Amino acid sequence: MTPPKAATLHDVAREAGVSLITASRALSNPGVVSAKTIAKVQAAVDATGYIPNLLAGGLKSKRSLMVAGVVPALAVSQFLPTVQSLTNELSAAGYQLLLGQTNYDPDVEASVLNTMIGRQPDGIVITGLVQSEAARDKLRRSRIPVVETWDLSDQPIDKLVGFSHQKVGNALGEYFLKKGWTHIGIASGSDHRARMRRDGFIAALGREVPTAFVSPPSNLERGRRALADLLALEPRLDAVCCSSDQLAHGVMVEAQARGLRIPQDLAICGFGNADFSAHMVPSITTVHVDGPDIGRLAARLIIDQCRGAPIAESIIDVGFRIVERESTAG
Amino acid sequence: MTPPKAATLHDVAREAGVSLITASRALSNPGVVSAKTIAKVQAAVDATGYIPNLLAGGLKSKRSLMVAGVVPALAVSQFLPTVQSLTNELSAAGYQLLLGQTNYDPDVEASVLNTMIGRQPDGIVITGLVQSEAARDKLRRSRIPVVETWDLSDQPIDKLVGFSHQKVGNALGEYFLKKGWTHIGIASGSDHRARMRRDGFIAALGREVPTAFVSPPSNLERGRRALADLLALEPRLDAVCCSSDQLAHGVMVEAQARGLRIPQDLAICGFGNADFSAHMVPSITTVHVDGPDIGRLAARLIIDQCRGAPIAESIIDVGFRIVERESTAG
DNA sequence: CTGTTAGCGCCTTCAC
DNA sequence: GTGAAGGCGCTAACAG
Repeated sequence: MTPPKAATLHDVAREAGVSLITASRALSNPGVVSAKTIAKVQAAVDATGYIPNLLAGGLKSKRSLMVAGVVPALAVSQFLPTVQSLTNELSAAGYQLLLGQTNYDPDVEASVLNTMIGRQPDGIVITGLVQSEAARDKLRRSRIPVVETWDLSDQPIDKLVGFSHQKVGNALGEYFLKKGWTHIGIASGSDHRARMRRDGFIAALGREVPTAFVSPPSNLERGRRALADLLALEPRLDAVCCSSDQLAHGVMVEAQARGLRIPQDLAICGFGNADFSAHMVPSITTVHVDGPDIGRLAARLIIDQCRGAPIAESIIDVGFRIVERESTAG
Repeated sequence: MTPPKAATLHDVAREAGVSLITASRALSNPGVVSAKTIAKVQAAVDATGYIPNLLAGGLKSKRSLMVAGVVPALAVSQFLPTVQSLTNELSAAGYQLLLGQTNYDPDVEASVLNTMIGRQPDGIVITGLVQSEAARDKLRRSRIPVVETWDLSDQPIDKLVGFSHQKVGNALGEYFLKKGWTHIGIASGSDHRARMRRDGFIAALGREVPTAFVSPPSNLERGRRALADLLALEPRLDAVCCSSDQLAHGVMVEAQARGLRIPQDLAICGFGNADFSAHMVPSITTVHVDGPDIGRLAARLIIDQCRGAPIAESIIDVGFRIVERESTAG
């Protein structure tokens, strides 16, 4: 009963008694075909179980209806809302997401991007700025719309949706200064963006700060360990700035396990405004960034360009804001 | 300086002074080409910045080197390790992952699968069992290898890597019985798999259990709310079985906020063995499932089939195990 | 509104 | 070991 081969547009056209191109138009450009013909073609599609071969269509039309998305690692929960909204936004416009992971390795990143380009996506969305000059050059020469995200630069490859990690660090540093804590520590991821925030923080404070660096993934366990390390460096520690809410959570658990009161004995601040942070006891002060919006804007930039719509601005700073909660209150 | 058009294999062949097909073979089947020719072609590739068009290759060769992955929602952290290892495993074998989200909607699922089939992936990996019979039929007729995951069935569409949620529920029910708790509650996601676990749990207990259903996403906030609801139903509550560690975390926070001691006043059990669960205070009892392994096995099933390797078994039960920790100890 | 023609860029099949 | 045709399935471009 199952047909030996999948139906092609050719079969549909024959079944409907029209030419190949008419069948094609009935499906992908119904405006220019008579209603009666469309009905015939539609009936033939149902009868044959036809599913269009998007590979072939893409080859000819130069529109693959795919967008490549590249993240360091999917498990970096920070980027998840961005990828999720990116996928949904693309999907609504008929695009599919091709996913790549770099595992924070520049060589892997270059090779992933290379393969991605070969698939002729209609756009490429990258988390962070592409580091290697060779890869940047290849991307530019590919003429594929590129959106770098979650960071800021005056010289993106093409377009950019992000914010300044330096400024986040500055803002946090000033906040910590204002609070008057005297023995501050940092629990920081080892990736480029976390280091940028740390640099900004230190610049605002105007002095070095004891730091526990954490290799990815930043999670609760490593947060606990980071606080242990910081307390070994500085027993009088009274505030910790963490590069993610997951780390902050770990610092909080470790602090409570040691009988420290939060924020009286130890103030804690995170980054990313994870879904749990507002609902912990005590709730966690953090930096809010609109992840879903980054994904949405990146999708729009690409879709608009593909449709020939004018692009208002190609560098979008979505900003950020410090959300003060109980873990640093008072 | 930038070339007006991307280089094609044609350009490479001309540059290298060989025929088109020789250039093609030098790149994709070097075994049958002389070393000298390969070197010439390689030089031409570097000179032109050639990147193979995988769309065109896939059209002719019937191997797109893409695998489709379908999840309910990316933010369901349960599946993340699976998707991450799936992506890495595929990537190592030269495959790319095409991502789709169903948002737990059967209609969206059907339409996403349809589009996926149209892209001619070499395999499709789906989280959960495909519900709609129409979609199952289309998948079968597409002749694309399909792997359903994170569930069990004797009649998968094609292949399957998962475990029995019914049995997880049974095992948890028996564990709760053995512990002798008398006023048990359930905080459960509303999705199909969470309901299956709940059914198994109730079957093992042999009586109905007060339940707070939680619509997706299951997170800390909804866990807190779930405990509040359960306590309203049953003030003498002494144990809660949760359908995820995120919910369990929320139940724990809410319990502690109400001055309940864990596990003395309230025992808590989760599901999924999230990365934080082992390191909380108290640590959270949970059910461990090897998510990365599911992704790895699914990738292997597809890659092996594509390479014509014999498939040992097409239904793999990866099992599970209850991990007892402090939140139910004593 | 519909049809004919000519490829998209590459790989399979066959020859040499 | 290398090369010359032909076509994968579809859609732009131009006719009618």
